[in-house]
Amino acid sequence: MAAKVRRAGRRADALSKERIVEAAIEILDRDGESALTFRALAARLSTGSGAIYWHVADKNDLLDAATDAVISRVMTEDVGHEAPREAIRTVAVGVFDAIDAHPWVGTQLAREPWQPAMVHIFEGIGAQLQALGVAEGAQFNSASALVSYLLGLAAQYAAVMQLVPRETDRSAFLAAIASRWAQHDPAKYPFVHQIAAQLPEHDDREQFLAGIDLFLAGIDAGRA
Amino acid sequence: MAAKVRRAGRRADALSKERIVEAAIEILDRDGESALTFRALAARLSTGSGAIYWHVADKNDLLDAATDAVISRVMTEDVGHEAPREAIRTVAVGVFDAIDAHPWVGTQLAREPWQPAMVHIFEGIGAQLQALGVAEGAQFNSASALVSYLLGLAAQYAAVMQLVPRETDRSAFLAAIASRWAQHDPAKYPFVHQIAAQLPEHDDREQFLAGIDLFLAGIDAGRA
DNA sequence: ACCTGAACACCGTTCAAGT
DNA sequence: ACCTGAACACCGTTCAAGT
Repeated sequence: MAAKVRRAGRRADALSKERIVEAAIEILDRDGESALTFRALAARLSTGSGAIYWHVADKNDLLDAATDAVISRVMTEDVGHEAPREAIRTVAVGVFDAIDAHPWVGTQLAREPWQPAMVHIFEGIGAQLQALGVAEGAQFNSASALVSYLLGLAAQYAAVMQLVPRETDRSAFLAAIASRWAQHDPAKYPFVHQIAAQLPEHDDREQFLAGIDLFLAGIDAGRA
Repeated sequence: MAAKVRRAGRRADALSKERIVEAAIEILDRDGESALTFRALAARLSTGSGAIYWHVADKNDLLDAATDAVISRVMTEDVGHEAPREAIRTVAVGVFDAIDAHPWVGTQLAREPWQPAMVHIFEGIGAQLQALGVAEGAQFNSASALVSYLLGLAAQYAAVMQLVPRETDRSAFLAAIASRWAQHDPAKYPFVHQIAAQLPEHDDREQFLAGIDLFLAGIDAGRA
């Protein structure tokens, strides 16, 4: 844990926070959250496990940096040419797709709301709310609600993805949950019964966008 | 890990899943998520750490059971006499307050969307959406959106609570985040700057309800 | 300044052995 | 049937020692 001074003439394969974060992302993507250990990371970088601590404060710092690397890439997409409503959907879908590609990002975003990646998400959503003409006093609440929704679904989606990575396993897994939910007393849990039937074949992405639209409709209603 | 057969004549202080879960909740509430270890639990119950595995499959099973115990208590509140809109707010606030009292519940709900506690939440929200007259085809999407929002905010709130338990520390903590957010370039992050100012003194519970109302307004708009 | 790798203080989980 | 507690296979993190 020390500030790193950058200088010219370093070896090409020298350790750096960027190289560590990059390696961490590869491990997380290929083998999941539980596979990211300092030992595995050190082995992959052909170094000692203690060396990593020179560039990274601790595991949390590493996960924050990895999450920020993924999210800031998404948030550099230019949405300036789109209408605010479409731009919000684009930003939201961008985050959704990033979590689809990197499930661990969903877990991490929900776990640390104050991390750097959140700044990008808040700015991306908030700027469009301003463009949409939401009253200044309502902007914080609206942005917060949208971001909470985004993260809540992200965390749940990531949790399922983490257990069953492939598309085919996924619907089988959801079918298993559905049949467990369907075992509850239909008299006491009529609604759970009803959605259990729809659970295995529902489209997550479509449902996600439906939620965004519900929000936008609510915001619209507030302005009228 | 075995089915437990209940019989009469057991000693009053005999181990049971209920007693284990109760002790786990007490540890989680008093000392936080990281304090719940099988060793600490065994010490508190004056038993061996291995004994717990006779009643509980693993740590995940224990956390699911603890979460379900807290949530099912909230969900037994009778909202039958309230109008659907008020009933939804009551249910949502009930979950919010439960997480306020037991921050670890927020973390756990977001981490395992298929756990038993979610069945109660879905039923509580869904039943009221039906009463509200939401079209059957839209009920799953609407309930899912509301639950996602609920869990997203819950996870974030729990994350902050977990770090700074007391009310006074909390606003100091938020002020620290706000000042970090305010250090970003105002030209590139105007919205983040704006909400940073509001962050320390905003009321989480009020903001939470504002988000629920946004949803309800969106649902209303969809029915018109 | 940066890297090494053994050592420390933990974990969850298992399992032979007890009652 | 239920409980004990040592043992196993891990963790994140530290730190004296190297270059």
